[in-house]
Amino acid sequence: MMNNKQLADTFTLIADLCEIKGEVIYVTLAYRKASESLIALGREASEYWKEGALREIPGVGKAIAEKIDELLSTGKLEFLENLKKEVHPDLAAWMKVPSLGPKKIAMISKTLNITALADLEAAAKDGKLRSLPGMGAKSETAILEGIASLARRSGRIPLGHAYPLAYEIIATLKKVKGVVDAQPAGSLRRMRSTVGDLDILVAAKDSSAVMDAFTTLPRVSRVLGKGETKSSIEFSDGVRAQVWVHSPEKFGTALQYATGSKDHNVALRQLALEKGLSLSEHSLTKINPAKGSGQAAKDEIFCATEEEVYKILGLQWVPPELREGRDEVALAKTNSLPKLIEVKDIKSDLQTHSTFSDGKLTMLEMARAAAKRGMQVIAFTDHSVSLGVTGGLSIEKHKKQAVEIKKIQKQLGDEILVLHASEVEIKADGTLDYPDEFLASLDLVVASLHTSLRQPRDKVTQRLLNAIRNPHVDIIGHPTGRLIPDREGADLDMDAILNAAAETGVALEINAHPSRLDLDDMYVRRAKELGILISINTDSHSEEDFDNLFYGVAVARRAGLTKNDVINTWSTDKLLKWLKNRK
DNA sequence: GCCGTTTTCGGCCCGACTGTTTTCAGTCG
Repeated sequence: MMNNKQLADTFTLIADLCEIKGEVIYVTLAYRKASESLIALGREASEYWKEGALREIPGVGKAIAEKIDELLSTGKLEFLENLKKEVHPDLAAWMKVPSLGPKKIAMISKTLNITALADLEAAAKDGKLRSLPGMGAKSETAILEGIASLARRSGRIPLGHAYPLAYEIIATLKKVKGVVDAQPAGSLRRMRSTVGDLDILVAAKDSSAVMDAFTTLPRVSRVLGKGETKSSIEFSDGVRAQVWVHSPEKFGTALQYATGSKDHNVALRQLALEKGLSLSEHSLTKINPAKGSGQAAKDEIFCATEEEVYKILGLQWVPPELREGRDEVALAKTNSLPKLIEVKDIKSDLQTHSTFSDGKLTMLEMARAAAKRGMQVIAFTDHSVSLGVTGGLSIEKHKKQAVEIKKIQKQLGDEILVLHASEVEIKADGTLDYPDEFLASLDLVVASLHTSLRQPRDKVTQRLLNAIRNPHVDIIGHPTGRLIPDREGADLDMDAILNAAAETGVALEINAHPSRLDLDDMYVRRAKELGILISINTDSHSEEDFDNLFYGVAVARRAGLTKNDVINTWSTDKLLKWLKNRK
């Protein structure tokens, strides 16, 4: 049975081949849209399929629904097999080469009669491309460099890498004379867990000094483009960044535009058109000016802030994390956007590690670090016995930990409340690492998967279901076990997981570590619909790790969560009462 | 190929930058 990723990859392939074939562009766009939609779906398409509801998926109409049906029923698609006879499927790989698009690919492949990427590289090296129509020596070099950069770049950049780097660049640009403001934009500002490149927007009257500073940043290996309003660079590690410079009075429309997403911007433009306005990164322009005035007076409205842009369109300002073109524009119209959770709402950290297992600091040091950051409760969830590499705790060692907690609680007084907890391993056979009687004695139990993540779907799902249904388990830690960017999560039946969590009242974690950010926001969104409680924890192993909290909060915000949806915002009394009632 | 409180047909964002050209096509976001 194909999963959403496999279906999405199939439609991306169709889109690439269609585009190279020269199909009407909107056909291509429709396949891409369907592919993106499948990736962002909080449920498996196969569940929709079983319900006969495929067309409820955004961007899936009659034709694509039939193709999904064929793929899920037979694992094959005749349409695609026929398409591959017209356009060689190897050409799809060429689409990933920067500077190469469908037109040039079709022309080069046809003229030289080659389809393998290696043959393209060889042709470029032999100087066979420069004489082709519309091509020159520079295009040939660009293709060679593009192929080389493909090897360097391994896909999207983790937010945990992109975010600090972007703010480093912003700090440099803010020092340039004449710069009024500099802000992140794009998927970085929307806080997606991975970003394609770094987008930065600068407000300044004159752009040349900014562009000079930007293209000469440390570790820049190539300048991909340098213009008056836009420049882009590639760093030596393959990460790309681009900067736009707009004058301060246009900063609002420019930041709105550069933040996206594409779908959100399309919705905004459509709304603008309904109001007789054309929205661009420069301004809101009145179209169809009053008849009778003789000449078409061009009325331009400039917005220095984003708030003005949304206000003119009759909308609430939409927090960037919600700008994915889902329901946010409709909600903003009626002033009913959720009041999103903020970092300052978080009062407890319910997954942390100390020197009792693999943490770097003692419990006392960790508790003080958490208290310093405004936490009122910290739970020590040191690893359980079977996770040997982390120094997982035997029950004997837990007894020592309990004594130690009593001792440090006296030292800490009411600075912070320390809970004796465990991150208990969900073992490969689906049992938990400690007997129920022991789990019952702990203040809080987080159950997590760390091993045998590649088991077949049924098996790994069943393991998680066992943990969810164990009455002593309070929170499921990093539910899918994914690691960004290296490891996909376990192949879980998320519908079954979410339904079981809704039934039993167990909380699901958003692990705030930027290499996890697990659950992903699309599942968190679905969890909220089902009334499932969420717990945002840092999984700290050191003092700096506590500062990752905002990444986890960002995931919650992207899912539209308010503080009421997250147990870490609760008062200590409420949290303790909830834990007690779960026993 | 999708989609619809102005539509079941006729739209679908559009501007910046580059390279190869002498006014524009292709790529990108």
